[in-house]
Amino acid sequence: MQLSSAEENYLKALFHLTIDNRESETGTNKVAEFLGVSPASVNAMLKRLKGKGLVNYERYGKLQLSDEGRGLALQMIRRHRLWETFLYRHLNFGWEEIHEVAEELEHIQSPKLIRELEAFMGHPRVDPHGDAIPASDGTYQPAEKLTLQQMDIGARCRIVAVKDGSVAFLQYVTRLGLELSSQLEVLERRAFDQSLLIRIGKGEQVNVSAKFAANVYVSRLDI
Amino acid sequence: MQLSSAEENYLKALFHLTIDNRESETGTNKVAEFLGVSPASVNAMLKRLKGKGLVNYERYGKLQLSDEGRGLALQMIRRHRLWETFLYRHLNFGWEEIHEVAEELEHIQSPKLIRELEAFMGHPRVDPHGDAIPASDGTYQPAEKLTLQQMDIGARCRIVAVKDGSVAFLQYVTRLGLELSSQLEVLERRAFDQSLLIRIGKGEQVNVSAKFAANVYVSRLDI
DNA sequence: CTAATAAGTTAGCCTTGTCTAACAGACTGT
DNA sequence: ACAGTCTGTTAGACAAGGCTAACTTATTAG
Repeated sequence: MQLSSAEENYLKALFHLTIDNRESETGTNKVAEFLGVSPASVNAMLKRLKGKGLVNYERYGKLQLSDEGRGLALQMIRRHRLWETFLYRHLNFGWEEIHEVAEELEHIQSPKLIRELEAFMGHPRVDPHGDAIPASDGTYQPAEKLTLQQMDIGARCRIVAVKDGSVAFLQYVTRLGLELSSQLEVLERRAFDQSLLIRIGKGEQVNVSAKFAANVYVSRLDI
Repeated sequence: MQLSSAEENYLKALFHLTIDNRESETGTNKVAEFLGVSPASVNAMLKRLKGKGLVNYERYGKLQLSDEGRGLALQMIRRHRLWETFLYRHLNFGWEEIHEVAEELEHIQSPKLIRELEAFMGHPRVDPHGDAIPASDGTYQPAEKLTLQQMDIGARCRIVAVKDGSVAFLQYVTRLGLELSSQLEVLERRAFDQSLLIRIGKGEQVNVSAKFAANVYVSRLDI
């Protein structure tokens, strides 16, 4: 099945709004908002995707990916995350720069390209954000996103994202001397309020509240 | 200047049909044939490119790239050849597979991507076909394409292309036990007809006529 | 120098993917 | 239960990029 870039983007959006979000269906308006297009455009595209058998969809009714649509969406996500991994590991792209370029690269049509890219990197299982990379056979085991709060004492990890992306919170994070990709080690957990003592990199130690720690996504470094 | 993929392809085509071909101008029909589109489509696109100042063009008159158009075309060729080099060197793509995929990759919009890709590969100066890669500042020194006929006795080289791509000629090449990427060594040149004795790889020796040798492009292996 | 041919242009249509404005169903609260 | 709101759909327009058919200008052969 040969798809245009636009069609591929809609499939990806539908995947993220349903399966990835643990919901079984979504709606025209949500897709429109997600993609930054008008509901009318979504409606038009849904008709085309239904014609190709990639979505299950009835007028004024349910909207979800078909099995085939889900499979193709997974391929897109696979390509996206492999490219992100490549940009991050080999081309010195920063954590926040990889998404945009991968959005373009993922539309390149060449099964061999993706196969070889994956082999070149030694078959990575997660991308730099800590998200699982679907396998070529469509296997997809969403990696649980760990928060700093869930880490064991002694664990070393790296900040990969924050739940609450508000400016206030990001400023707070920065003032603690943290940033994305910062490496951390969990030193102690205080029993009375579940606050954590962590070490940043190889340097200073700071205290963070339980609420703070629950807001920070990390990936383990020692696995 | 933000260009669509289609616009970029036209600029590249114009470059190849003029500068790369040592001609100063070209025409609607030639561009149409080169790109596999109708002359009418070319005409429409030329108006757009003229509007953007990328071509010099008058109704029923001359057609050539403007300075700015030539610069952008060179950037496209730079991207194309860097991607080809990457696919060939690092992703196990064959000599004949790289072009098609690079046609897609070259349209990715990210200056950093190209800069880093070039650095990753150690600033290659020629692509796997032996063609020069334009520098980021627009410097472009077209590598002279050497034919087998021009090689000195004792030189080792690799077949990178053929001038006359006819089926008959390619079949002839194949029957001699040669293929693209074959490594050769020039052993003798017969004075009376300028025919060559060459060794293929580390194995057999064959005789080829002067006409044959003039039809085969090679790149030197010992520089 | 004219007639035939080649090259270039225009007009009008198609598809993809987008938009806005207006309309139609579905849902919710009192 | 029905009015108001939210969600979804249709109609009609537009830009990009392509096509064919018909027309116009250049070029070339006698």
